[in-house]
Amino acid sequence: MELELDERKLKILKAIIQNYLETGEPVGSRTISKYADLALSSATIRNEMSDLEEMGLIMQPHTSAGRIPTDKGYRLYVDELMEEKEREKPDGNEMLIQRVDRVELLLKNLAKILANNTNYASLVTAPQYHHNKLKFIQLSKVDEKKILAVVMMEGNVVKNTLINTLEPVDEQIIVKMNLLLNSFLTGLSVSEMNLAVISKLKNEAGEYAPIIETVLDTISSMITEDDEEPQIYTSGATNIFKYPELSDGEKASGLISTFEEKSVLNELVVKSMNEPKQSHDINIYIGDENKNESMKDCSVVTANYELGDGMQGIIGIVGPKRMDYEKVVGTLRTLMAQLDDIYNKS
Amino acid sequence: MELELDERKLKILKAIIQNYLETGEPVGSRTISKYADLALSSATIRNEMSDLEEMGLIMQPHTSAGRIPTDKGYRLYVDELMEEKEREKPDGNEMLIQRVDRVELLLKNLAKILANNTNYASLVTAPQYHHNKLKFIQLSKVDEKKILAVVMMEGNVVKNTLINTLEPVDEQIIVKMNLLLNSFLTGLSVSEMNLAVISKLKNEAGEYAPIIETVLDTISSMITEDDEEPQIYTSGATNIFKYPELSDGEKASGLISTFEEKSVLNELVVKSMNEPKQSHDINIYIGDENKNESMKDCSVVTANYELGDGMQGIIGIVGPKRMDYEKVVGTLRTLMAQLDDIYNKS
DNA sequence: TGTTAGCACTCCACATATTTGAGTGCTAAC
DNA sequence: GTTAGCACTCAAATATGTGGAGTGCTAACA
Repeated sequence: MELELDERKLKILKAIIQNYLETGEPVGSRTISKYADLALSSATIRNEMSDLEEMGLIMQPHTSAGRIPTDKGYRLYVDELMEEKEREKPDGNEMLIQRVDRVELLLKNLAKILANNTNYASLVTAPQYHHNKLKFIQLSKVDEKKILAVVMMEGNVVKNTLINTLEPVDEQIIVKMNLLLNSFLTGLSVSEMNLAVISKLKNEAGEYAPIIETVLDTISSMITEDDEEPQIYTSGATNIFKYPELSDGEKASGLISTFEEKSVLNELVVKSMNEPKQSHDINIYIGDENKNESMKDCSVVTANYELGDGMQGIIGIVGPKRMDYEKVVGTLRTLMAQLDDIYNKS
Repeated sequence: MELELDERKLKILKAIIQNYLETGEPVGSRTISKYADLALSSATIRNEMSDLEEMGLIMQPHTSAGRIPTDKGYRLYVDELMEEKEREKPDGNEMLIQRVDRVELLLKNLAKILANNTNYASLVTAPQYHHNKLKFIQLSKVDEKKILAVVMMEGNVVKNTLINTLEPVDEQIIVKMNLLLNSFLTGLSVSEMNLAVISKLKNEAGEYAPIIETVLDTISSMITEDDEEPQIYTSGATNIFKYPELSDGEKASGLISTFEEKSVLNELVVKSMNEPKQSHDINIYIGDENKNESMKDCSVVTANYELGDGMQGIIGIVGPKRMDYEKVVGTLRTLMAQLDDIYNKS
């Protein structure tokens, strides 16, 4: 026998899920039968529920309890049933975020706003610089064998590293190298700094080529892999304590640890970067769809942000599966739109 | 009637506390009576315990339970009773830490080591720079009205800020300012950059004085108040879940929040800076002695570290009151000694 | 006078009934 | 196809009972 997902079943499923999102309690047939727009007795609802359960969309925590959505049920809901709350477009001083000179501050702020608005945990990855252009390099002599390299990228992201040279380097040479490096590399993205450019640069450098080499090595590693650990800004990790299904010992500990360990967080989120972008660049991962063990009871919602000049990264929130998806997606959309307004239109 | 703390009472108190530190269970009179070096019956111990309770050093969670130490009892213990485990002096490759060029990395690492070694949560404040000397300043032109200021202090701490100028600034002027700033300020500590120096500097600057002023303002605020939030490195916050008395919902949430909010942490720890230094610079705060609400059930142990050139800060651990004080103090001492070896002797 | 054995008492922790109520599945009637 | 009705299930809440660890007190002892 073939079970069909007719209109009525969908309506019932939606009602069950929405009710469960609100209350967090298993939903019984009587509750749904009171729903206005489908005037059915609880007995009928029970029959339908039984079907929905057989289809794997809902389940009972135990016999004689109401139903709660399964991961599959949630998936159907976010893909088909949920209606995004129409959001008023950003309007003058209603803007939540404002442009600041330093991108890091903006992103930190973004994480905080998101956590406060949603009451879930939020994370924002620092932008990937690969397509991003170099604004300038500045080498300065620290002492005999130490050079400080300061690199500024588009978006005013500043990074710096100490370079230890094998031989003492003269002040003069540093000035020359500064000129050289800047004239060759400024305006290039990291991927554009290929062998051709580099060998030309070395040629030009003449006897200082070895030093240039060291400098280039350092700079490239400085730009590509983010020195020690990936830069991720998080906020509101403790919000998870607001949801009983996540806040008991074991789980909470694992989740908070994950948030402490930026490298793990990074893995979690990087995959979303490579995935085909669906539904306006917002991705939702429900329960077991998350690779990370500590997230199996969570849902993760991510969005790709873009700051212009190829600077892009991921912003996301982590919360219980029983999450207000509509609100979260809405909030993310709003923030993305505002970022767009600030960085790409003006 | 006057209760005297005689030798025997002290011995019993010490036995109770040490037992409680190990087991985490209230300690009964029979347990102590089995203690080898004071051969007494449980009845006698009970009498003594009754006295110790009256003195406010121990208490019962409920009638007919064993005794646990009060804050006052812990205080007496750490002040008088506890014996620090003698530690082997750092010896070649037993060193836990090694010198690195960037102080930040060292401190981050320090926090991690401390958390892993003790199984408590650790925190390390970035050094206060007030007595620290400027190594050099480097201004670079970013675009018409933006200057990037990079400042390096002794210890190779690098900070940078964007300065927005009112008027476009010529490349020439920046070069001049660089020379000027460095010749006047290099080698000075922030406190030495007083009005005399500054007005002399402005004089010399002539028509560029307004720009210099902006630059100086920015630099001083960059050095003194640590831009956005105080720099504090934390590690192992999730260790608190290992201690049942801290890991239940309410408390754990509060503690983790405190660790997320660096500014609160800072307050907690700053007071230890100003306090008279007792017992080789290690301070212990037990339970209610902590000002911060979320720490009332914790003990905090802090030490002042010093990296030479007046760079100093605080390193500390946070754990349950039932903490292995001897080990913690020992570990801190060892680390301090190693830091000393690295930074102050060589 | 300090120490100890002995005993009654307290109270938590744990286990075991008992009750309650929300919710189900099934059947029979409409 | 829908619904009322009923027996059934099971978690959660509420009593009830028991065991044991630990105490305080008293009276005897060195």
